[in-house]
Amino acid sequence: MARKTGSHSDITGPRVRRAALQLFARHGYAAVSMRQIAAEVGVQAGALYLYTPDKQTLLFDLMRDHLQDLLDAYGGETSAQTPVGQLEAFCKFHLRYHIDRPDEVFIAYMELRNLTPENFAVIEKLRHAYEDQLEQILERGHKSGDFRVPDNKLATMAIIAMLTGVDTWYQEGGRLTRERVERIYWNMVRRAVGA
Amino acid sequence: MARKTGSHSDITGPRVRRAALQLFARHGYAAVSMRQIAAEVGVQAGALYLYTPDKQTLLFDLMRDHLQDLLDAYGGETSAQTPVGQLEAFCKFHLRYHIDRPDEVFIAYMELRNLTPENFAVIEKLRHAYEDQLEQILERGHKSGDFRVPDNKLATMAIIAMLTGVDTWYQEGGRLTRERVERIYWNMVRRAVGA
DNA sequence: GTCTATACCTGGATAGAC
DNA sequence: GTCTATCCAGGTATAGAC
Repeated sequence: MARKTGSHSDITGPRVRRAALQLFARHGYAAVSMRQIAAEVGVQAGALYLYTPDKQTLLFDLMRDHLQDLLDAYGGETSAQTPVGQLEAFCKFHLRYHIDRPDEVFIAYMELRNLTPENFAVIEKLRHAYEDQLEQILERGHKSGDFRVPDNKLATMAIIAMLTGVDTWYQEGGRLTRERVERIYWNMVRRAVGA
Repeated sequence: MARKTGSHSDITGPRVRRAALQLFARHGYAAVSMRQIAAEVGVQAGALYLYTPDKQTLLFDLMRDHLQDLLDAYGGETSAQTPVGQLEAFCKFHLRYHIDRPDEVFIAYMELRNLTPENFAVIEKLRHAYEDQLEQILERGHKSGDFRVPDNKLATMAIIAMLTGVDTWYQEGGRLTRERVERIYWNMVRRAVGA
């Protein structure tokens, strides 16, 4: 992407998205004004429209990029052979990824209702693709006899909800280390599926 | 429905709260206008201020009433003697209660950031009081040797997140009956805590 | 108790100077 | 690329007629 000399767009663009991310996560999309975002970046409101056509697209891009990154990151990690190993890898990956990106996770879940129908459809497809990864692990474990779960779809939703909930309470440097958190959650999941 | 003249304050008040509940749940507090609420009720915007001093109080009352009802309803149900029985009762109560009130649950979780600091403190106290009920069950089961959980606080958050997640997917008349949903979740929780 | 009307503010977005 | 100025739609809340 060639730009004119003196252009700051390669710096300001990411800064706009970062400010929007933090403000949306803290106060909610509908409660945040373009003026607030501009103030956070240190530019005037009008300048934001050099980097996004409108506020809705700003939200959509944040959510889409987050979910795409999530899928890409998980895709690059699959190596375990057994269903139990794959489930353990999924759980620990999910926890790590979500602990590291609380703002992105929060927005991707909370702001679904503020998307236009077309944008919503795109995001839901990405979210579903990620959930399918877990469901397929559970199905493989079911067939192999490693897991004892009466309903794979319900278990998928239950496990993801349980793991994602880590963002509601975990604090870096708190009572529990990340490794301990990962191990405790994994043990609960492992037993929950009867492995 | 033809609206007659005369006093309706005893019926309009609840209708205002109900409309606000549904609209807040669907679109979010910040995205809903007093004019929309009024239109849903069938009155003019100005008339809303006969039933609430302002929009913030409307939100706060919805959240406080929901959490207070939750605590009261659970308090009236405790009868099981053993930790396992108490945990089963808690899980099934929680699922039933949350399946029946998806809008209230959604708001009580999603709109925390739109409360004033004073109101937030009140709501957080109520929420914490409910979480403590589960934590105490886990502690009793830990002492009695019925449960094998390495961290009661983490397990409390994990179980509540897992169960509350039912609202993100469950549909009345869908593939699974309520009884089946309750049983499957309960089995996952029971195994997760090593009972 | 509810209406109409309105005060007053802030929102998203654009135009044009520099 | 950013700023200032501005348009106009829509927000919360209030006043006063009925």
